[in-house]
Amino acid sequence: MARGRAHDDELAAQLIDAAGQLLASAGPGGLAVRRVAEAAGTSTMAVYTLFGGKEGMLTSMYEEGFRRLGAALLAVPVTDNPLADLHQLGLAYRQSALASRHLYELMFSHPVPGFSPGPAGRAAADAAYAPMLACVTRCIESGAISQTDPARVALHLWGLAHGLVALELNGWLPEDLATRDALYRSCLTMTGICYVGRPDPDAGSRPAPAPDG
Amino acid sequence: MARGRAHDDELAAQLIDAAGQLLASAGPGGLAVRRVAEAAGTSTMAVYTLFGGKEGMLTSMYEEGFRRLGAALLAVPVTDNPLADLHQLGLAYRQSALASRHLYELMFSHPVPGFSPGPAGRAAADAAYAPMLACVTRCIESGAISQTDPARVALHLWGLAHGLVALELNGWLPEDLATRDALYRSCLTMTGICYVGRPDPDAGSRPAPAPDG
DNA sequence: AGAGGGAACATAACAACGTTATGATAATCC
DNA sequence: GGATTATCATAACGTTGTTATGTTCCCTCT
Repeated sequence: MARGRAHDDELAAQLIDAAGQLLASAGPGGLAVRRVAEAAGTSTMAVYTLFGGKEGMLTSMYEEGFRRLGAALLAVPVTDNPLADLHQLGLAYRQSALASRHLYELMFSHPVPGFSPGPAGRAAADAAYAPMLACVTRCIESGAISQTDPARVALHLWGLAHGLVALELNGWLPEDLATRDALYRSCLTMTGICYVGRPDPDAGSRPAPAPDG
Repeated sequence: MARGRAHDDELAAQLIDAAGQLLASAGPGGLAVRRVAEAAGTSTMAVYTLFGGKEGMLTSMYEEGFRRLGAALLAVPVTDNPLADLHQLGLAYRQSALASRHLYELMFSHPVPGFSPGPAGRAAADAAYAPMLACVTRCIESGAISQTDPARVALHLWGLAHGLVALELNGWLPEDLATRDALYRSCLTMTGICYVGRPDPDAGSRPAPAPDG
């Protein structure tokens, strides 16, 4: 049977690129399918044949966002000081989020009413999250921080980083960038401090951390 | 000059009530002006005369959200153990957010494209935030935690609480509620721990904390 | 090589949205 | 009590995401 014209990957790339620029310039409200198609030099139907609709296009942008975040975290060099590496990961997390803030909001906020990504997005997130988890594990293995469930510590750090970044992106933090910078650093430092040489408060009341689960 | 029919406060209350229910049931995407008006037994124009448009209606809901959050934090009893009070404030924060999650998203996320609240919303937020800041101040004054800028510590806690809550509301945390509960508690505890008897890492490199600024 | 088929894209229309005229109504001031 | 003025119902406008319809191109089979 005839297979017809193949998926135009180049056009797809142009579309999500145009969508990204439009998202950055006009915000989520200005991200209209017509405008995206127009900016890419095609018609709205391309969005539907290539992505299945606006939601599919958003999912692609969502995955692109996690690719960027994952690349930013992966770019943090691994030294023999895992605690310092963890701090750098935290800083890289914020930098990546601020650099493409609209994609970050698309990933962790709900800027578009009907949009919620499927399991594919979750997989992309896990991949981006991996360096964080690995670094915490290295911290524990090297004895830099006390014996605890790495996933819990990583989640603690993630929660703090995401919370501060989300507050910053929504304008809740001081206007001065340097002040926000120092604020973020000190919170990160303090949270790191609370794990060095401290016993796990949950030790004993929690099943043993499953290394492979 | 004749003043015409006065503002119908009861209808306004019915409208934001209906809007709240619709937001909870149909999510931000289903929050249409027509449906809100229909649910309140009026026409779309009431939204425009009473609130000036959808954005004004959202601002009212936004303020309602902060009223609830502020009430939840204010309901936490003040004991002679400010550190425990701080923990309770953290728990109350999450409980309030989970109880009216759509309002919380309206407050701290961007579920509706064009909506961003004005200075009135900021004032409501400050009022809700006050108990948190006061409790941190009590912690410092009583010597429960080391001498630091109260605003910075409060912001640290806020960032953590907001981050974890935001991750939870977006489905990034474990599915089991009890697990999420324990996770949140332990993160809160650890963050509290890192301030007891620790020197401020910024001490000396930062201007003296302005108590009235 | 040339006919057939199927997918990709262009055009145009649809339903629903926020918003804005326009008119009727009811309450207030002189 | 009449004039005025803001409130609300009705209906229309522009824009949104989406879908029907047609055209075009590429791939496959003979």
